[in-house]
Amino acid sequence: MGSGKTTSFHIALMAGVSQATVSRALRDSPLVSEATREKVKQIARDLNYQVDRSAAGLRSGQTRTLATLLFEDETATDNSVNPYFLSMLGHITRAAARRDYDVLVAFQQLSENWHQHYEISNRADGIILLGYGNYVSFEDKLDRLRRDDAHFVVWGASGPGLDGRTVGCENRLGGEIATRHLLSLGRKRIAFFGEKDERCPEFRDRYAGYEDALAAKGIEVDPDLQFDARGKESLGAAAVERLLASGTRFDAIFAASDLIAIGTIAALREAGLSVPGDVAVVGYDDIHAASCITPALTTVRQDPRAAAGALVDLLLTRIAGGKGDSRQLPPQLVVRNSCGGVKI
Amino acid sequence: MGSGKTTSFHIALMAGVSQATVSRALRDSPLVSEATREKVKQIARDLNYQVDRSAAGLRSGQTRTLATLLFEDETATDNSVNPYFLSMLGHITRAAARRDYDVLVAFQQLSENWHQHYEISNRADGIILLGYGNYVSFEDKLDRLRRDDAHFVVWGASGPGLDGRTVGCENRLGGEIATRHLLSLGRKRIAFFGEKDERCPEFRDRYAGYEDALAAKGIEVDPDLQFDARGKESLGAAAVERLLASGTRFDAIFAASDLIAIGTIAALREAGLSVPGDVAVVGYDDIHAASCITPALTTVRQDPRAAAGALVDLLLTRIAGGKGDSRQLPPQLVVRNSCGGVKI
DNA sequence: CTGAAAGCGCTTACAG
DNA sequence: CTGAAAGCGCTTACAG
Repeated sequence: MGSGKTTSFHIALMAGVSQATVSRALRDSPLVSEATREKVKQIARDLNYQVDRSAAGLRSGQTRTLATLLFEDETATDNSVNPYFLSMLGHITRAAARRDYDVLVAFQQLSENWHQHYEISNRADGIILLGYGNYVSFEDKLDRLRRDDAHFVVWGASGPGLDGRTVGCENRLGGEIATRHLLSLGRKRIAFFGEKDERCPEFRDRYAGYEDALAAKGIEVDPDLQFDARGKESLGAAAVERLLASGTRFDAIFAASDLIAIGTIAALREAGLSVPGDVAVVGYDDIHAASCITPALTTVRQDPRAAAGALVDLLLTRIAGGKGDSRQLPPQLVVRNSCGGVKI
Repeated sequence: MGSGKTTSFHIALMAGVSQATVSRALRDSPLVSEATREKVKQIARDLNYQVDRSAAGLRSGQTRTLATLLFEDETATDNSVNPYFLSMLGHITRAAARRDYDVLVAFQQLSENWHQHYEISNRADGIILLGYGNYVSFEDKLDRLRRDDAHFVVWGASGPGLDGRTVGCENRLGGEIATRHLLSLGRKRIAFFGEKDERCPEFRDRYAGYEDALAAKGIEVDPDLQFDARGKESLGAAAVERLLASGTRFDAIFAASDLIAIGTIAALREAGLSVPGDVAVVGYDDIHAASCITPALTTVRQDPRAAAGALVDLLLTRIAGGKGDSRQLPPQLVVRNSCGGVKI
């Protein structure tokens, strides 16, 4: 093109039409005749032309970009993000790409001022929040996003003020399924590793499902069998130590996440206990590592592909001005070797 | 602001300066007096103003965005990406954020036409390629990027036409370190799991290091001990089967990646062999799962934080018009339990 | 150090 | 179905 980059004006000149028609043809506007459209597109291809997104974004006010924010615990020394969210990120980019959206990604800490970084600056049309399950800590930020009329959706339990903004798993049902599985294998003294208060609504719901399953069997819930743990291996291991030190009898552990379960199994074996011989362990999420460890982890799967698709769809609905409905995806038990009693 | 969004004109009006001065002040131009700058910034803060990136991008031709492309094997049924790249992605976003760049991410398949998607369309100022180690397959695409004068850098071994574009690990040294470790523990019949041809330059270099270490001990390389495997667990397991079926004697395995090593260990145990008792196993990468499995995997660490920082720096150098130098980061042996002979 | 003006490359009323 | 014109909100010569 001699000087400078190829623009829609160059295409227009070559096609013998106006620049506006080029713009319309390239976007498949029904206002353009089939013949014109084809001619324009062919020339664009030949010239290796691509619409300038900055220009299009400025004029239209749309970026066709979604921002995905992954929460990162600032206390974590190793900058580790739950692998489940990482895999979801992959599915989000694919779901977005199918709808012709790009994905901007950032790992954010609680202290940072992300709440206005994206939409106000016209970097993205909407935001997906991953790992922001603890609504109590994020209340201010979420409030701010709402006041700024930002388009955003959240992965996690539904919560106050989040109607039509959440996609999650039926955590209570998931907790019940996991516990029922352990009970069906004859385990009676099932410990729960995970916090169960408002700060972790997903864990709280899984605990409620745990209670449901026990109640259905007429087994009383023993509060001494619940041990706090957040989503890290080391905290699963720490919970094992506390459980062992407490002297409480147990023959199974329901870990509220796979990461906790993995740390739990390692600590149990370190303590000379066999899994599943002495203790059966079930996790939650079905991260990749779950199938790699020995014994392979029986867990409750939250399909990340479906989750990502639902999040993207819900966000696009909101961007389009719709209301959208929150969704709870069905959990699914994946039976492997960590609970015993099963031939594969 | 009554109608519409807040723009630099609103700020200018309130500050009693021209819009151009607002633009300069917000970008910390030295052309603006300290006093004016502070006044403008304060008003911008009060009004919750953010520069419109589309407008800035259109005028300046810079997006201050980097695209990270992760290669995804289309033969993979589970859309899985090597966790090592995922963790690197996190570090890339952090390194970019520190330099005030956003990161666009996409999981791309070989067949897709990504080579012109990003820069020509003004979506990003440069591209980071992750998982494109097999330069043979990507030659055409890389050629195309070069012809389009795209700014891009690659994680992997240096290769023809990639001077000043690669950041990688000293793979040969890493292979030597891993092998030397096994030798120092008395292992003599060390199998290598990984392809060793041009198509996998990183694995090839690790194999060369393996040969170096054996040669230094005066041990002849036995070609019967090399088994092809790509970066997936199942292929590590498949290599174990072939090794066992071959009847070749062995007491250790150097797996060219952690994923291969994890599949290898699982298959060995399935076959009734103990790790490290019967067979010592060493991996490569130090992914998160390496420390979670039993026995914990001894491996060669490639620091993802350093790698990400080097990739971003190199890319920004190129974007700024500089040449930049390719870099090889030092590998580091991480000793855990999968090779035995070590008290921790 | 500051301002008036041009212009980046599109999309979108508006008119036909 | 098509075109001429306006304008999105900035950054950047240019002039002072």
